[in-house]
Amino acid sequence: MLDKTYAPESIEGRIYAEWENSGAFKAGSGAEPGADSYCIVIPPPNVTGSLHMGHALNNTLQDILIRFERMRGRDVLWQPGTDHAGIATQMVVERQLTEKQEPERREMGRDAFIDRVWQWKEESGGTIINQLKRLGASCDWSRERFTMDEGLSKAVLKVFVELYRKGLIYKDKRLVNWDPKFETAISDLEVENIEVDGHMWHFKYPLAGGEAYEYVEKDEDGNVTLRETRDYISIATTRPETMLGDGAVAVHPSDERYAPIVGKLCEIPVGPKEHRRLIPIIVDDYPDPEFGSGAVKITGAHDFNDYAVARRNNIPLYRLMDTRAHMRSDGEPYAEAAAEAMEIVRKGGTPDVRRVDTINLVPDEYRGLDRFEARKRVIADIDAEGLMIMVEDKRIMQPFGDRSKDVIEPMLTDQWFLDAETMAKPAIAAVEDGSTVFVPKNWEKTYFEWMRNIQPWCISRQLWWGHQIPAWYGPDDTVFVAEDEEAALDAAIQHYIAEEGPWKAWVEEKLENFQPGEILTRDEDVLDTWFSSALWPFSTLGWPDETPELKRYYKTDVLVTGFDIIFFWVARMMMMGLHFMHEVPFHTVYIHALVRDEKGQKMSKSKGNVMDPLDLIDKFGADALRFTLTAMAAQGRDIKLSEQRVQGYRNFATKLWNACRFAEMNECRRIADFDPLSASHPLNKWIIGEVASAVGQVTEALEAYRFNDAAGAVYRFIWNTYCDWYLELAKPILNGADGAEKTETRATAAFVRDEMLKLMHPVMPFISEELWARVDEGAERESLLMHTQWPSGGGPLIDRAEDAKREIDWAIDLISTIRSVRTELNVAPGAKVGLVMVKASDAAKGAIARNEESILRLARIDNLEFADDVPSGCVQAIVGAETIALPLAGIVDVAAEKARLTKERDKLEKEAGGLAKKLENPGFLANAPEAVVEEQRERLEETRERLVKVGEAVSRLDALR
RNA sequence: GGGCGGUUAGCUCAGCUGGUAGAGCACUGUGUUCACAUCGCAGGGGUCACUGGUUCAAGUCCAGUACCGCCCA
Repeated sequence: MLDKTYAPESIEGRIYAEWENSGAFKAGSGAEPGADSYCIVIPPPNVTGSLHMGHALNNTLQDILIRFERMRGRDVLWQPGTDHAGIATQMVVERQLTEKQEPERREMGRDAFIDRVWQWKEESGGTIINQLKRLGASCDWSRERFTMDEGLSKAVLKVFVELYRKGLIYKDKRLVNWDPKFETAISDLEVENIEVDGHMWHFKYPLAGGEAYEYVEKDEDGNVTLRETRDYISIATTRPETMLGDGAVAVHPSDERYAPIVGKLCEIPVGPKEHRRLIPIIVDDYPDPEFGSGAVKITGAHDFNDYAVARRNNIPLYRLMDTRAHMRSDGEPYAEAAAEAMEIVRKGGTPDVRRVDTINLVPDEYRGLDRFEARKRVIADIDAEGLMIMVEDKRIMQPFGDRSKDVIEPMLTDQWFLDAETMAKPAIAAVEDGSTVFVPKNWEKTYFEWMRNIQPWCISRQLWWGHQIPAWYGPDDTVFVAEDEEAALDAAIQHYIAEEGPWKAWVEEKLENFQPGEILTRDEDVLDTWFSSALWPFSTLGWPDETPELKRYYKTDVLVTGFDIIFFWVARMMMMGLHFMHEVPFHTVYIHALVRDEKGQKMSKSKGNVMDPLDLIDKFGADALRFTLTAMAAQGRDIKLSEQRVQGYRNFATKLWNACRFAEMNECRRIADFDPLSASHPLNKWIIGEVASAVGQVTEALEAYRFNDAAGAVYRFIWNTYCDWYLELAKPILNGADGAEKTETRATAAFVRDEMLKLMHPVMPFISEELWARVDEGAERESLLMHTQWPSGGGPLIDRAEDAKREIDWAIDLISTIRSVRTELNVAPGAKVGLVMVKASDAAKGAIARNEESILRLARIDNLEFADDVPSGCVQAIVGAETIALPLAGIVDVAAEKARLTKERDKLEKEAGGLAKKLENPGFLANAPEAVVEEQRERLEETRERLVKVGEAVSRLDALR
């Protein structure tokens, strides 16, 4: 016997263990012979991570699809795993070392440090996996993968080497986002641009040699508003410390104010007076004449916009900072560096990038300073010289590292890049031609937008934790890319020895008494974590080996993810999948909402508004959390989650539990070969038709990824149909004498209950599995619910129930109407009253005859009569086309009844008026489909009939007085 | 500045291909007759942001306005 309330905490762990131990999650488990495959690869969570609400939603939806398709007999694989999260993991372990006051990473050395990371991974890396299990995720854990696994690492090597050979990976010196805290490059996507309070400083850049010009400003109509003689150009900047690296000042070609001085030189107003650098004033389309002074300083090595301008105009790129974003202290003294820079300006042409990078233009007194300290000093020095025009307070967008929270510095460094533009082309085409579709479709725009403007992807990271780049450098820095050192060395030998060259002898000598590592040194950098994640849909299936799984499950079916990750996963998986597998990695990308707090704020630790899914699971059960997320997962909207909502669905679980308990108490046991088509009692025919139609709704909704509709259909059926009406209407039969009717009703109740549990299972797996096992005491189930065949529903059951539906719907209407009247007229809840059916139709008579006991019970009627007229002293109501009368004389408050009827009459009149008006409209009659016109006619007729009856009731009431 | 989305009951949200509005929670009244008070029954509550257009008919399509949010510069 089931307990009175459902206690999720007491069953979830046990049920999950049963599933797992029985191998129920394994690939292909429960599949029908010859079934098509269905595969989802989990978007790999960070190994350092713990389950947040976004994961809970993401994995609930995946689990629903997986369980649904598994029940439909498909050969299902949900491929789980984690990624190694380069920066995040390295950060965690480094912090640990500091806390334990152990030697830091560099002291410890690379190999020892990596050992420590692995140690950490073994100990704590399983956190999120265990949390996914608590959520109920039915992944094939026996196939769990990690991006640093041997197999996946092999895939990474192969991909890198192959793309390098095709020229799709290359090394270059380019401007990248530099994280000064972690001292590594990061990708655009790891940068958060945040608006902060800042300042805009306006400085004078004096013209070379004290030259002056007429500076004229005009208003929109061309009237002169300002005219003065200037010997400077006004430059505004939010980052004065970067002035030291300016290579030019740019103005828009159409800007008449500066036309007189274009081509001349101006002076950077900072640094020792005697070595002031002069830079050219150039024209470029980039400066916005409306913004600031209209003139922009160009610091190509520290700003992305400037970088583009500098490249277009051959402006040298002067790097000012070191890896920690301190002002450089290397190279020649400032006087010599400045002179060299001047020489470049004087000579013109394209300066050598590498040569320029060695020039340190930081004045001696600023060298080694932190960049923000340097800024203060620069401002103070310029101000002291009287060259500061003004400083304004301004909100500025500042880039921050999403992990380090440090201000990101655009920095000119040597990095490895992937030619994303080329790789993106097939990936764009695949979405254009529908090989992969987005659901909802509008996300395709975001995808296209990003893919069509894609930048080279910087794939190298200056970290230790990750896949070390398979590139080795020879004595002259020639690079050899190969899958291992041996192959690289072969290539190097070919290169240095097979052909005459300056290093031939040196290499030959080294080879004589060969010491590993003496000829080649390996690139120290590792690859971006996303590089390996991009291979996930095929590397987890065994690639580059030709495994059966790879053949069977690639391409996978659907990727489920949040929109914020379209760039990270979707785009990159598409590029790599198409390139190496020649087929898209998935045919559908389902983009779900972001989970926010109840006020609509993005959840974040700093705001303190984080809701922990595990807390909610502890409190209400995993099923309740899952149902909540599912019910709210409408396409195209964010989820604002409130705890009350979860509580509501916990109550729903209890409701289901108790319905099953009731069925159990009434010995509703399933009958082995019960044929739903054989049911004969209208109530049973009706509920069988209803559940069949619920099956249809849920199936259709899940097929269309309309998760909220599926949840809604399940909810409505279980609560509002099965519990509220079927069980209530069935009670007299179940409590009545034994017989064919009772037997059939018991069997039907059990049958429908089982169908419900199946429908419920993808969304609420724990409670449904538990009930499935326990509800039919003594009768062993053939299989776990999760492996039970999804119900087929189907038309015949619905068609067959047509008459029964009409009848039961009417009976429900009758009961509801009587209940309403009773309440409105303040009839005591416990009191029983009489019911008179006036001029009852045969259908009504039959309906009552077949459901009499139920109707009397639920409407609290003690005496039923049939009559040709409304007896005096009766309150009258209309149910469908039938008139009913309740002999309430003496009980009834006449005024209240009058009010009730008047209200109803007003409502009906309004409705009839609207319908009549519509039907009088010739346009409507001419243009509307016939079925619609007919429907409106019928409605009008019905409404008028009811109106007549209500009118009669009112006059009867008046006569009563 | 570019792109996307939102504005429907007190709150959180549904409403697919146009036919005069729904759910959950909250609220009001009421009820413990043997599944369930994590419950039952009944009820109140919305000029579907605004303006214009298309249409016989618009919450639903189109354009514009206002406000809000997100992404990218």
